[in-house]
Amino acid sequence: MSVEIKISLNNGLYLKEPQDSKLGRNIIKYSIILIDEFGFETFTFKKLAQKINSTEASIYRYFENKHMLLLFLVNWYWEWVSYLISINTMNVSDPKIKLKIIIHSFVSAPKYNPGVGYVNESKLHNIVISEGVKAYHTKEVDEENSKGLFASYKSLANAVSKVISEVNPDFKYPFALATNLFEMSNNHIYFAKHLPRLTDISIKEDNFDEVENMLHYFTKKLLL
Amino acid sequence: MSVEIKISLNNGLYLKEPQDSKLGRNIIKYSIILIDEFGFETFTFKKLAQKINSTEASIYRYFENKHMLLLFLVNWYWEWVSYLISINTMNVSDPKIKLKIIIHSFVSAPKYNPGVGYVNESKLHNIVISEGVKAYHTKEVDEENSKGLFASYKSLANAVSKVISEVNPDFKYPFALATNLFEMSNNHIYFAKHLPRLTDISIKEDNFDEVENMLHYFTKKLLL
DNA sequence: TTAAAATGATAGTATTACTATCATAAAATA
DNA sequence: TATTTTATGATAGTAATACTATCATTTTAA
Repeated sequence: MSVEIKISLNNGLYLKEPQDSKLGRNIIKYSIILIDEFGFETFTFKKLAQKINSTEASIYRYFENKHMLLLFLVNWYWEWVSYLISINTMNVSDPKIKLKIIIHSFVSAPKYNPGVGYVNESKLHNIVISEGVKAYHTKEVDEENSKGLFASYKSLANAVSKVISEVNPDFKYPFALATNLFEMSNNHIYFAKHLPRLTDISIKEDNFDEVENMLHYFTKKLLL
Repeated sequence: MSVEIKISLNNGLYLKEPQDSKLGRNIIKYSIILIDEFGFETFTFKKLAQKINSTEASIYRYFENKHMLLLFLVNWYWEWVSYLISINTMNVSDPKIKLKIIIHSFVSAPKYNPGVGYVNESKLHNIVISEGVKAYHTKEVDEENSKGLFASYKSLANAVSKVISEVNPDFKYPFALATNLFEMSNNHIYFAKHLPRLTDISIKEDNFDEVENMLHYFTKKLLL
């Protein structure tokens, strides 16, 4: 018996809930695989349709366009990290340990597979690292924001900021630090892989320990 | 008598140096205006050609595609910030003051117009904030990096990291902090404008003082 | 003054990002 | 089980995008 986790997301992200049908789950599964392999720019609904033996028209019944699909995937990731944090900090009272768990979740979320068969968490993590920022760097950001399409990121930032304030109630920028920890963990994994002169850390064989250590070092200095 | 500054960039960024001809400078000038106004995704060479009474074909003689044009603009910005930092820290010996000047340059670079008529620095700053990350989040990043197309960012990061190490030689991540200060200043201006729940600061009438104060607060805690 | 280089004008192609319509298959319900 | 609703597939079509090619004209340099 397996417990199926279904992450529920703002319904403005899709036209039809993709997690409720085989085709929808295939769209999620293979879009992750294709975007990870070829990048978001060269990814098209036509290629995805071919991959899953469906048609463009069918995919358009689920997502308005590929940007919305990316936003869906990124939101899924944000929700999933939030979920991991909440279950892993549930019985922890020391906020410093909570923050350690949070940082570990930012960096190593893909290791904890919640058993959602149609999501390859490791590839999704790669997408968030490589393409994630494109989800909110658009001219439609204000309109989409007003529809709640970034609620998952905000609620994640909010949860983390609370822990930061628990560690040090006098720290003046808990939200900024929360988002910065998330962005830094993604950015510096990317830099280490592609633009190593922009960072101090290195990554060998998908071992992200150095990123984690760096974030601990930063938070310790900032919050003590 | 005006001193014309020409910022020289890696020649892999363009097919023909745009700063050396009227048409080239028009391409730079009006691409900045159009990308700022409509965003990078909806920006096309056709629209730009119409705007400057030229043709798509002519623009393609200068830039391989719109991605290269964006990369050119972002490199121009990186070089310009480096230039501002170098002249403004020239006679400063205290590294702490140097770092203050650096942070001020990251946040308020558009205020110091070096007199390049075809570049609206304020709009270019907006582009770097809103679209800049797209310049290096592509599948071609490794290939482009090997051609030196990110050299300006690396050299900026390198210069800043040196000052960081001067302030505190024991700080373990000078490069990461250097890039993070730059990314944070752009990110949090963007957040304050579009996703305010992701940050603590606010911006009224293009006054970026709060961003600057935040970065000072962070660096002080990190480097003391 | 002539040759070379830059730009303009025009046309054309493959791909992208959709939308529309109708047929068929699968699922829900009576 | 029959029927009706819903989901998907098949196909076609359109406007825009991202180019490339060719030739004419203008501008600049030798």
